Amino acid sequence: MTIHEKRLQSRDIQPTAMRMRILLFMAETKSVISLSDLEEKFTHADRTTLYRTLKTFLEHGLVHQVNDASGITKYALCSENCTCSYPDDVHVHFYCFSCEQTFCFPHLGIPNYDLPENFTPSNGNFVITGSCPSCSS
Amino acid sequence: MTIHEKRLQSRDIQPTAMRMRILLFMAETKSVISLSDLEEKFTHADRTTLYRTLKTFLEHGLVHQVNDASGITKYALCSENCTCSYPDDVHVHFYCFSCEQTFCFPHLGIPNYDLPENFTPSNGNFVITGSCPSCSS
DNA sequence: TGATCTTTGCAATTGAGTTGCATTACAAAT
DNA sequence: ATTTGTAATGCAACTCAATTGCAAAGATCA
Ligand SMILES: [Mn+2]
Ligand SMILES: [Mn+2]
Ligand SMILES: [Zn+2]
Ligand SMILES: [Zn+2]
Repeated sequence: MTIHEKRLQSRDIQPTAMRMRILLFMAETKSVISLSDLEEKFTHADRTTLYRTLKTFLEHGLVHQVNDASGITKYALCSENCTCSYPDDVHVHFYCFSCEQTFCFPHLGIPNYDLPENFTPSNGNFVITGSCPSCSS
Repeated sequence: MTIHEKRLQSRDIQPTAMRMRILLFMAETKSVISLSDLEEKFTHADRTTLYRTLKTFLEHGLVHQVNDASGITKYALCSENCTCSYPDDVHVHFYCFSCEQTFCFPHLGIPNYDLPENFTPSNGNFVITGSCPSCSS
């Protein structure tokens, strides 16, 4: 059993061939990807399958979702011990408006905000927009 | 000249009747609204006009944009002296996944993050997701 | 094998966002 | 006041990411 197979099973995800390939791709590229990115990579697979794979990964806490200023939903692999809990497992992301790439900044956590009365937080989406190293020339 | 008329002119926005009405509505409701919200309120006006009004307001710094987990673009009036600069004029927003309302938390600023080399920030979108007072029962 | 459940593929739909273009309103110039 | 130019508005059509229904294929177990 491979490490990726174990990783799926530890999140209660049936390790099908398709899911293994997608997990492998995300682990290799180490980047924040969109459904379209998967479509470009897996030209043989159907869009719906890729879509539902991401959805399954998300629901089982294998990936976290990023809503950046592009309006396109993106996903990144969670760290091994991540439970996607707020605020500890939430971190900052960076969206480059030039190349439209999104980056994970796992070392940049978020403050433990003191919210107004009776607001109960459960998750966070913290995105800084700007120019990435490649585009800052 | 009304205070709202002055507010538009101070941002170099021609104060048309439509724009005045929309600004007035946003000032009255004091909430974060979407294009659809405007459509519901201004049933006589065309969707495109409302869309372009929000776009104009945004481009002239009269409103700021919020990208919450709903995937629907929302807008809120900026404070009088806001220049939408990062990080000083950026604040946290709260999205209730139950009623799908979004709230401004102007008193909750964002940290001055130490970004990795050559990442140049220009804006931020910080959203906490959870349950609002009305929905926390 | 046969029954059942899950996964995948295909097709169609939704809905927010956006654009082109014609029309109207407004404002400056004559 | 009339002309003329520019900006704003309205209408229609389009784009595209996201989503759903349903059928086909694959896996699991009795
Ligand atoms: Mn991340
Ligand atoms: Mn706000
Ligand atoms: Zn870039
Ligand atoms: Zn609520």
